[in-house]
Amino acid sequence: MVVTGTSRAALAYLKALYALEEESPRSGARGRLGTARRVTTSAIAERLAVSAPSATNMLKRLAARDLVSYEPYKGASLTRKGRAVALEIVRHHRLLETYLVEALGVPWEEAHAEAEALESNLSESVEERMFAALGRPRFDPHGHSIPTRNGAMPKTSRRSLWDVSDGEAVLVAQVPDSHSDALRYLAEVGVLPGVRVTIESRGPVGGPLFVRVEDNEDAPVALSKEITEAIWVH
Amino acid sequence: MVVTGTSRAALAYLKALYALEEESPRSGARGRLGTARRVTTSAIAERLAVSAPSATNMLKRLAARDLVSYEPYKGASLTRKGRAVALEIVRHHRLLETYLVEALGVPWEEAHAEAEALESNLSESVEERMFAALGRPRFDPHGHSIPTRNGAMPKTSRRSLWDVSDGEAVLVAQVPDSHSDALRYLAEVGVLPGVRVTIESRGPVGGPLFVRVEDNEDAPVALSKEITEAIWVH
DNA sequence: TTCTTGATTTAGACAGGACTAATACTGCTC
DNA sequence: GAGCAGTATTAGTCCTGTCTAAATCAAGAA
Repeated sequence: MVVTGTSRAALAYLKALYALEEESPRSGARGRLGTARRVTTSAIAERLAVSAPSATNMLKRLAARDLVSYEPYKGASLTRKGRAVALEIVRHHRLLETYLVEALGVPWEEAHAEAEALESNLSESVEERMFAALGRPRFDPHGHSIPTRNGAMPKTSRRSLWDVSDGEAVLVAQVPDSHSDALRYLAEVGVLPGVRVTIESRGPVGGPLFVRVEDNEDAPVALSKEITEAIWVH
Repeated sequence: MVVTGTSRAALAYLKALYALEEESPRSGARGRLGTARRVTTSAIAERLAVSAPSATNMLKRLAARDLVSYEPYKGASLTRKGRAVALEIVRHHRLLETYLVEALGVPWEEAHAEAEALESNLSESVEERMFAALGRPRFDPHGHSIPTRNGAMPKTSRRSLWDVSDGEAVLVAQVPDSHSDALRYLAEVGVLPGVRVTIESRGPVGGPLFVRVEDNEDAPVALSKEITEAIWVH
């Protein structure tokens, strides 16, 4: 496995970097066409709940190992090698989440934290067995796609629920995996991957979205801007 | 969980200490009746493949946290608190081994290493789910008993196969969990927990034991002194 | 009782990671 | 182009854990 010899802490940085690169096109306009999007030191520090100097320090070390490309004051991005490692651990994480939920009945909203604890010590061999036991799943319980073992990451929709217009019906593709409170709520009101929802109306600027869930005759559910921005649909 | 706040490395020391205390009555004659058996620094160092100074260093720190009682030049032993932590991680380990073998089909001889990688990050909640999924097992695949969640460790037979006299038939209680080569061999010849075996004869002093396995018409299998000392029977 | 030897411990370093305080850079504003 | 605000980096510490080399202890041999 590519991951061997990389510490838990280093893996956390690579994973955070991967996630932030994935998210970045949402805020910055450009950054497509293969241009590696640079992630700022502070974004990483914040994501990992670590001080900025700690992040600088680790980025330099990861750069020395050719896992990230880092230029002082200009942020960092994953190298090809770093991306491979990150994808391996993302695969571990999502497969574990799926396994925990499907095979062991761990609640949806706890799966992320449990998987995070175990992911860095999962061997390829056990991973492969879980993968097989689950029937070679392509998505985790939150609808995120699971990278293949050779590091290919299926493309997914990037349209957020927030951007859907009133009256339009869409299919929920994925919801965030952390934020257990939000997840608990989503599970309660039935906003899950694969479910069809319709935007009923929206509150004043930045206000909540009122969403009708298919097969549910109750009143539409109110979802905040934050959460709907993190829900992707198609 | 008791374990929280204890690093992976520290847990390894506690586990090793626990194992060595369990083994010690075999070589030293006394040490029963609640007398805490002291384990030497070098025994721990050797077990963990670490230098003696490293062991001294860690023992002192564990002593400062009241997990072991340590007296310079006199060795160390687990305190009540340290034993509780050790038992928790032994439970994690054995439950994981069982789960990996039973639920995921991991080969017998690989289970130990895989479980070791995962044990220190297993939450109580996931552990409990595995325990339930397995039907609340009392023994791991190598026949070691699994401590209860509140830290009770069922007593087991301590008679080794090496000490059985010629012609006597005994039931294999447990085999070692590491040493994958030996385990592979034992699985091959059918010397597994729960199997009845008979000592057929033994080689010259310290030589191999020839053992007949029940329901097996083949020639008796030869087992070295080392391995038969580590197999417990009743 | 003294000596020798082998096990232990002390001393001193080092690598990984993280923190705070102080300094330097970047980019935007005027 | 100069000044400023905010972001990043350097400096200097600390804590874990590990190592090697050097000093020390404990116990059996003489």
